Amino acid sequence: MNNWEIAHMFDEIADLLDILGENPYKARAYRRAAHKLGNAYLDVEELAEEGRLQEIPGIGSALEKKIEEYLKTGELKYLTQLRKKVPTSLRQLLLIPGIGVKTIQIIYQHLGITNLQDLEVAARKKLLRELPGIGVKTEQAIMRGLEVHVLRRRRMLLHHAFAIAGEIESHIKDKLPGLARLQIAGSLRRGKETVGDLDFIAAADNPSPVVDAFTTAPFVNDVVAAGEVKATIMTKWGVQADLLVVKPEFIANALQHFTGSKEHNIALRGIAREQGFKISEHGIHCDGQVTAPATEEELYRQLGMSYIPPELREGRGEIEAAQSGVLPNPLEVDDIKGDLHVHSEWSDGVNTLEELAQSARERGYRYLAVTDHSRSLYVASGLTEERVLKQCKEIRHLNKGFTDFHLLAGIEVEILPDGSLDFEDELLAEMDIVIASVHSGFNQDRETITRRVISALQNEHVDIIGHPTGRLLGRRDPYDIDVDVLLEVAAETGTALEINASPDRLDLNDEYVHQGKELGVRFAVNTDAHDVYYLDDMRYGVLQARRGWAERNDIINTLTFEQLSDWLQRN
DNA sequence: GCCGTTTTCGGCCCGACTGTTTTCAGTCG
Repeated sequence: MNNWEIAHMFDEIADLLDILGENPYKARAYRRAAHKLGNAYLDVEELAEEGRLQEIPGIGSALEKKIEEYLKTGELKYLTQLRKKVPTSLRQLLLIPGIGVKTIQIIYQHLGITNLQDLEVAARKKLLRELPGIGVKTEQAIMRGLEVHVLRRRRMLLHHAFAIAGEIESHIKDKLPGLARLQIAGSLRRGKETVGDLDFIAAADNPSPVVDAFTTAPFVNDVVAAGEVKATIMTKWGVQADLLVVKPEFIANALQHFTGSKEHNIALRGIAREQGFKISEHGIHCDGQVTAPATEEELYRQLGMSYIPPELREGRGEIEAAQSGVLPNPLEVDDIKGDLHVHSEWSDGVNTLEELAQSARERGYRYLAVTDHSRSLYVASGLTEERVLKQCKEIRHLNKGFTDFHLLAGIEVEILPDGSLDFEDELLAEMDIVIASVHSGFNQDRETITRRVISALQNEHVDIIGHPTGRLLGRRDPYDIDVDVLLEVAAETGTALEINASPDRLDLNDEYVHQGKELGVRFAVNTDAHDVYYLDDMRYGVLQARRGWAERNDIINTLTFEQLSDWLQRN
């Protein structure tokens, strides 16, 4: 976990450099390095020991020295110095949409504002509009930005939550090799798109060593509460974690209880009461007798229903479905036969076509669609028509070398603000697969942007709509598209909608997937990977698909290559 | 601060949009 600590510090350095008005490229270098380190697929400590830190792109000699300094001393002098020059709390203001470093400099210099609370007070007092370069509209935009920010804060993205939970889990298991069971519960176990805090359930006859291991771990910043069987800590990652220790015979009940959701549990308790039971984390009570099912499967069976996977426990009708035995058989990671949305070095990805094919084959995939950006997306080095055709040719050539695997020549074509596509139909007809996506003009009104995406859906060459609502979790709201209409038209045209597996997106979200499935919409679970490491994000997409009750038959990339080819021809 | 090179400096994704201006700065993606 040194990766993240260093990544956090580099991010802080970058922000402070920006606020101080230093060379923006220097700040960008720190930010890039932080991003690279944050991806958890590297271990800085290991690389440092081997003297290979500079092999990480974005780490040069200066940053290598800083990483080594931190690993050795636990401190970064450079950051300490920066913190003396400018209040680090100013960084908070960067989180407000509409505020950048220049605005921060102005309000800091003129009003001495250093945090969100002071900013809000100043905005309410209408002091901001008096500052140079800021008018009434900007002041109002800042007010709105503050409201949005409050709603968003303090929830983790799934990959962060899994990584931190894994860290905590392995620490306790290392400390207590005899521990019968330790399991993640809560919203993380349900695969919710963002996670507030982490819940752990442990099974042990003697709870105190488990609680001790938890509360005295090196990552604990603060012990919020600690009793005989329960504890709450604040970690140094700024994430709260709860632990409950139960007797081994009650593990299934405890796990069920603390997995939630609240709505699911309330409904479940209602059912139990109707049947003369009372359920809690301490077993099933009936006529003064307490029974403890050994597994969750048995628990649900005792309540007269089939097992409900955690991802479905949201109080959205799963209990009724489980009682009448019509619960879906949710999609599994192993059902996925290929990824239909990845980028190569031809646009803004980092890998060659060969590397992509190799990585896909290592994951047991039967096919992989290379879908680089189209020409209008300059920022991502979108491909010109000539480049697209050249790439197609190269892909066709590579395919000759495979017997049990296929690269599909695809494109992620821009849906332009007027609803037209970035390439002519003649070119799109050449492609094996076409994803159409929105990457610009997010602020169009509901009618305009809905019409815009619908016209892409209706293009006969478009197979999939990429990240259909355009949201970035915690950073950007979805554009104002009418998803109900989108789902209806997708069902009509047979165009698939993407379930983008990137933990930043998870777009479409679970509820829309559920809604679409009812209408007969097909989906594609894709990673949108720009680097082969991110092909592993597939599991987050599968979680969301499961949460949307999607089964294998709802997902086009569970098809065999031959079936997929048929589907692409027909649609 | 990184990195590649017409190789030890000079560029670093570039254009749209908005608001505050009066010709441009700031923010965003």
